[in-house]
Amino acid sequence: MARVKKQPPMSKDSLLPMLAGHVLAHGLGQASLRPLAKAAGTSDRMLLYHFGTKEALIADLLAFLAKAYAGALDAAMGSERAHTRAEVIARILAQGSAPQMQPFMALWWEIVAGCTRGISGYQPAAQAMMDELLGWLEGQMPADDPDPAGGARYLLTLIEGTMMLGAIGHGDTALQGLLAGGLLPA
Amino acid sequence: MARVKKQPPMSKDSLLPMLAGHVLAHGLGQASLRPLAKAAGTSDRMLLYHFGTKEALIADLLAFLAKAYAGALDAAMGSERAHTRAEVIARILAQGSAPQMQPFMALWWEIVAGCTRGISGYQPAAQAMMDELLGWLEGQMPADDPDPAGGARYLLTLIEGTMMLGAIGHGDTALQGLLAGGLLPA
DNA sequence: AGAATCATGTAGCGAGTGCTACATACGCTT
DNA sequence: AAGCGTATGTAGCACTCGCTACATGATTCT
Repeated sequence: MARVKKQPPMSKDSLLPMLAGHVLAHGLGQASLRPLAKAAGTSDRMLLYHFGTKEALIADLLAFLAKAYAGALDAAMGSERAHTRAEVIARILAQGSAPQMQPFMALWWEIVAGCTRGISGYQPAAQAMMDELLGWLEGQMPADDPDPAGGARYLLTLIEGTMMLGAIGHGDTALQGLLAGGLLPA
Repeated sequence: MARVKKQPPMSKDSLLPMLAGHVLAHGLGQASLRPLAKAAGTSDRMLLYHFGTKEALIADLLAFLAKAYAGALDAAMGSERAHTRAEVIARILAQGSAPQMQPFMALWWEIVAGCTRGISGYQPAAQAMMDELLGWLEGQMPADDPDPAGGARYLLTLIEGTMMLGAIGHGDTALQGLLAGGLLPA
């Protein structure tokens, strides 16, 4: 008779990638146990068995996503430095508006919203992602930049403002602002 | 005998302020009909009677909040112009981080997140609020500014980036960036 | 072999969700 | 007075939510 296929026991580590995929596709707010379980090929019962609580699951998931984001940044990171601050901005905006980053951006704003509501686990994840991005930015600053650390923070602020304005359909406004600030080629 | 107090019939206009109060206090994501109704002194039944659908209620509510935000801006708007761009930023950051604006900021990021998820009614409200803020900024630009329109957009981008970084607990990073950009007094 | 632990399935609970059906007051027009 | 449209109360439906109780294979330890 046909033996039942013996699958290796699932674990947090094996579940998190699939959970992350579902959350990236469908959003954090609508993530409830049963759909998450279905996406991971299990039951809500098992998710709670492994993570203990939905809250803990989300916290673990956000931490995982932060690491995944860091990995994505590493992969997209060009090794050679830019020559001007405008070039740095152009690179990161191009990367941030790439189609494959879109789900990540959609998730990002939900994380920010969660931070302001004080939901546990959101702020550490958000800070980790921002630290990663800031680190990348510092590495990308032109070699002759007079103030790489401060400049990276300045650019980060502009970039995040641009992203937000883009998210609400005010992208043009941000680009005009960058232009007026001398950070885009006319 | 005691006559029953005859209250005037409720309407969208009389309900929206109370609904807005509840949403500002408790967030948009957790806003379900029964708590909303309780906050407005009615029943879920009546909310649906007046708004037709929860989705329509939220859309109306966001439009109302956009108008309320415009009113708050008008009220907080100093009539005299600033003298430098740094002064403009300082003013708006001071106003944006005031305690009474905090619930509004928390709501704001939920709205942004809703925009990226394409939920109907969010984007128009967000754009209306941003238009309002941009208009205020333009009016605040120094009289001798070489490019008030572009400058206002530049400052808006920086301000929103600063707000976002502040929301996730990276406020210092943004301030260092503004400093490096010459937009804060050293 | 027997016992204990791990991993998983089935079933359900109590609460909350948006929404609806039905009944019924009230005020207005005729 | 009769009828009618507006406004409101009560009750409920079908569903989803996070979570739990209970049972049972599978694995590992003694």
